Amino acid sequence: MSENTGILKASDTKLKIIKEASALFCELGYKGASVRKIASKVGIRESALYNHFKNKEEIFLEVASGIFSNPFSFDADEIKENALRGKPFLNKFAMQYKLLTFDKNNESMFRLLLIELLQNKELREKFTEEFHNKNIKMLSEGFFIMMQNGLIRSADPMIISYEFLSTLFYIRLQVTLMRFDALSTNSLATQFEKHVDFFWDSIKI
Amino acid sequence: MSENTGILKASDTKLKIIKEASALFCELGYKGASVRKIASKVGIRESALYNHFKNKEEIFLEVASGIFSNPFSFDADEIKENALRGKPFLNKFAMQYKLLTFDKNNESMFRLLLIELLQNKELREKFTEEFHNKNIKMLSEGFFIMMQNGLIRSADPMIISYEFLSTLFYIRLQVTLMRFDALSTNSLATQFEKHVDFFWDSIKI
DNA sequence: GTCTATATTTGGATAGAC
DNA sequence: GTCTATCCAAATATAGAC
Repeated sequence: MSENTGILKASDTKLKIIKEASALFCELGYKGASVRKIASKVGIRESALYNHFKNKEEIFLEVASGIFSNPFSFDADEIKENALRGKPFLNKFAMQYKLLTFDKNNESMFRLLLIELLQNKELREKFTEEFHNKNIKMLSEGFFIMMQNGLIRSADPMIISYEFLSTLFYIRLQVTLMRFDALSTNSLATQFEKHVDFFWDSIKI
Repeated sequence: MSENTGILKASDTKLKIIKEASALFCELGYKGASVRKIASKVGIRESALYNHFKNKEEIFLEVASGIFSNPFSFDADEIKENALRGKPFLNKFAMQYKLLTFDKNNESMFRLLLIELLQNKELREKFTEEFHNKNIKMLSEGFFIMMQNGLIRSADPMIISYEFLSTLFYIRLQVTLMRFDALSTNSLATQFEKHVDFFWDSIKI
């Protein structure tokens, strides 16, 4: 019992470090979030941090690993099922994207991604894989099925996916920037829906 | 004559500072580009920098002011003329966008923009104005004219513009990231053209 | 206008007591 | 596992000689 208490406390502190470090990295970037500031927010000394992490870089990597956690949760069957219905496929995808955009946790991670994208090669690679390739693949399967079933006009499914995804990303970027400055996102609130409407009209037969 | 020489030399050094600082800021970000590194690249001591700039921030602001210099150069007549022809309007806009994307100087500035976007409010505001609002306005006028002339289907010109612009931005982002890692952009080389083709098929009547 | 020298601050990291 | 104390490096900036 006394052993467990000790272990639990250690884990608690580590979690708190991750949490506070994450907030500081998101706000100030890697360089801006000093070890001192992190320790201070956690409520311990710098030296105590090094009982949980080898160095600053290790803290960052642990925080950064959260950026790409669970983006979407379509499975193959779900894709096929929705794709056969046409527009609902687009709607479901866009609405999940919208949910992520406005989700507090995902928003923080997206900020961190933007801040460190050009400073961290691993982040860029993961970005390409998780934010682009994975989504393009998923969408392409859907559009391919729609095409097969005569729901949409003929075109390269990869191109259609690219066009559909790029606008979603752009909306997300705009929303993130506006929310960063505490600006109202009213004007963008329905942009996801408008995108789906416009896009469906662009490809439907 | 001796006076002019002195003044010219001063100006030369200042220009060189801007140039080297720009390269370093683009590569390392604001915090990463230390005054030491800048001075070293210029070939002078840190202290000498302060004869040309009050402080580091002032150097950065001068560099950052170059980010938004001369993006596009459509005038109202040119817009109208091209819009009346339909697709060439899209092509011209996209090709100018592509040119900027691959232009070495503009590329550096775009990197700097990405690196500092979330660290600098002024940059965000300028970004919204110069990269978004200005382009949306320009495009909207074109699409409005096309709609009036029965060249494209009926829709909100702002929405059409948003859809068209967002993909261009996304391509630019991808290209910039790949070139940053010295990856081949072959797979993206024709993406601008493909975008125009797909988009025109999406709106033409 | 540039240099040497230096002040001052901040940041990352370690040693050793408790 | 946390603390105090301390080290060392790097960064911004200034003073004063040339």
